[in-house]
Amino acid sequence: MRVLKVALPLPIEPMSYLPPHADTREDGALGYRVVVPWRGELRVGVVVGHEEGPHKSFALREAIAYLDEKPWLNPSGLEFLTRAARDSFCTVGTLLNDLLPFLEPPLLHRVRLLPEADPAVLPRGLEALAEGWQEARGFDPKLLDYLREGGVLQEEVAEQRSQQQVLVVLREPSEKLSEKAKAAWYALRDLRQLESMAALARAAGVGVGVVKGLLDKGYIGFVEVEPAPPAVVARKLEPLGLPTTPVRLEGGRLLDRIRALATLLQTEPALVLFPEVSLLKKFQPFFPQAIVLHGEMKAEERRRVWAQAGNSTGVVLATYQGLLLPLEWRRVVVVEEAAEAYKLPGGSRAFVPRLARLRAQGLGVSIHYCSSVNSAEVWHEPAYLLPPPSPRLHLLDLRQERGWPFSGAAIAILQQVQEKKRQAIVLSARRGYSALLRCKQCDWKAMCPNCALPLRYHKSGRLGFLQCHQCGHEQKAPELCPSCQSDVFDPQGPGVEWLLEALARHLPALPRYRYTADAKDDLGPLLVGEPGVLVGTTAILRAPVLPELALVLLPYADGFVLESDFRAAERYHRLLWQLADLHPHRRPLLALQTFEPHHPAHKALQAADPRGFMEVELALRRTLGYPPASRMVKLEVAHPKEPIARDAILQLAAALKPQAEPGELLGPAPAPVARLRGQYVFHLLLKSSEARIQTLMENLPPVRGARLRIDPDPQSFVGLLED
DNA sequence: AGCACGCCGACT
DNA sequence: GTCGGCGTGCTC
Repeated sequence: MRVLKVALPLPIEPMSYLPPHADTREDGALGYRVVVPWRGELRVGVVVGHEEGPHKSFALREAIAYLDEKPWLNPSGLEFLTRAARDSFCTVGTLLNDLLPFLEPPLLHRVRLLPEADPAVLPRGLEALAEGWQEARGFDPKLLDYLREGGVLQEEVAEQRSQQQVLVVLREPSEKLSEKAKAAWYALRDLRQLESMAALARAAGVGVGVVKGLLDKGYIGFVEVEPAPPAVVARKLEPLGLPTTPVRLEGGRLLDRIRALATLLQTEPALVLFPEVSLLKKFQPFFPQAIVLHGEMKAEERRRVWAQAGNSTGVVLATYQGLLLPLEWRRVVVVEEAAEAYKLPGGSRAFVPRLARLRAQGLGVSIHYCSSVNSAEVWHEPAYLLPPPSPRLHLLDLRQERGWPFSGAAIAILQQVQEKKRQAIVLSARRGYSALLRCKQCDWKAMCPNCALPLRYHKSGRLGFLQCHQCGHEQKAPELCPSCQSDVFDPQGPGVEWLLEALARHLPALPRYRYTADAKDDLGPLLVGEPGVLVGTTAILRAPVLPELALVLLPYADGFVLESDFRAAERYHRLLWQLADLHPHRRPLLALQTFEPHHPAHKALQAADPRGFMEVELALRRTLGYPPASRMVKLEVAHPKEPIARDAILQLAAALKPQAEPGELLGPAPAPVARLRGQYVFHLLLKSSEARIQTLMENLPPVRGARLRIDPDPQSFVGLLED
């Protein structure tokens, strides 16, 4: 007898089930979505394999029904899922849950007592099941499961689709109808369709009763329609000749890269992956025929796209959620493969470009990377380099300039922007007023009670409030220093609010706009070209283009370079190039206030060439044995009690130490943020060749007492830049 | 003894 | 992820 292995979107390995009672699938149902009983309720999973059985020591339960006519995952997708879970050191269920958050639809579920069963078996409350089919909702799920296990419950499940209902005319009006009824009928015919009876009554100027009459007599009626996807305004592209089919498409302006990509994709079915929806949308108009899948779409819409994608032979533009689509692509492309947004926030913590490489390998096809500046990981691949835009860089040395947070020189440049009626962007790494609030007398700092982090100061009202941007803790700012009773405070690390305040003081006539992830002003006037300054965090990278952009100013550029992170310089370097490419064809002045004017990233921009920076960076990584010269895995242990967390990490380190070769084990040490949301966090790093990492991870001892999280290929060691 | 809490394993 | 069992330790 065949037994199904069913992967559920839960952090567990696939479970065994007997096939559904009425199993008619010849293909063994591999890859199908299936509804199974799970802890008394129903869950939806995917058949990922079979085993011959049952040789289990326990009674297997029977799956209830398949959901689709076609497999949800194809063989290459299934194989990828298994391999990728192993590669990420997580269960298949964890990765399934992360990659397909829309897998489970709402279900229509009907139940009745098996006709030949004795109604006497029905427990109290379920007597109605003897009478015929009933909606399962409303019955106690535990009692239903009792009947299910007893084999006397008959069930029907189907995916619930909220198909849009519209009112249309169904048959010609009869002469006998009233004038008002006829008027309503013709009104509906002319309008083709309406969403409700009330809408037709309004449109025809009749009472709802008249419309109801037409409906009852069958002259008009509701029909279901597929909701239409939003229209995309297609844009034309000048083709661009590619000499070869390079792995990397790097440099140039965004439009150049899109042209190069379009050339690369001309004939082939391909998957193009994006780190975030805003970037996908910039590409979409140039690929109007493409299938699109991303998290801003409703779950139901994504399921519809999924079900219909099987017949496609074209381009798919997607975020990570498209990786498992059941298509046989001939190319996989990762756009901006170094973006931190590719790090999945869920249980797997997988890094999407790595998953994409596995997917391409499984399909036996080539992978490509298309970025303004490619990541260190792919730098050795053959590239097609588009001529980089020559950035106009202006460094303001904070060791010499006067004025804070705006130096006199910065104000002078902003003044020019104002006089020429142009637009400027001012970028900060912090969204509140300041990164911290310090007592000027005694050096006391406002700290978060749950995290080892200073509280961010937000200035609103008379005193303002303090907020932790990690755990959300909020409190009022103190009037007096709790330590020395002084009333003089010193905010440090200028945030968006502070910069806005300073601009109001220096250039009161220049209109100011705020743009952060949580506070977006209406940019209407700027978008039609009116002068002004847009102040915000890196969320601005996702904002619409400012047509008259003449200046991008970073009052404290060093604030974007996070310490204790070996990727900090690479990230900063990439940020600067992205800022230089904020406008599709202009070259705004990039002005940086910095204590480190000789930072290698600055040199690269001055030379209008990212290669020098990357070569130095790669040499450094090689010397230290850091990625891409090695693979890295972070093991993180957390517990509310510090000694327990410390003990757990020490045990883990002790178990790994004898197996590790010199240089493979870094730490253990307190995490850069040693306490987060009330948990003490310790970590250690494994860094070695692919094969050695696999060996070390296979022999990982269980961690007792504290929570262990595995971060494969960690991208950042501190909280990310805020936006 | 009675109960609250936190750890740990099971879930098919 | 979520639930329930069980042991620890605190309180009545």
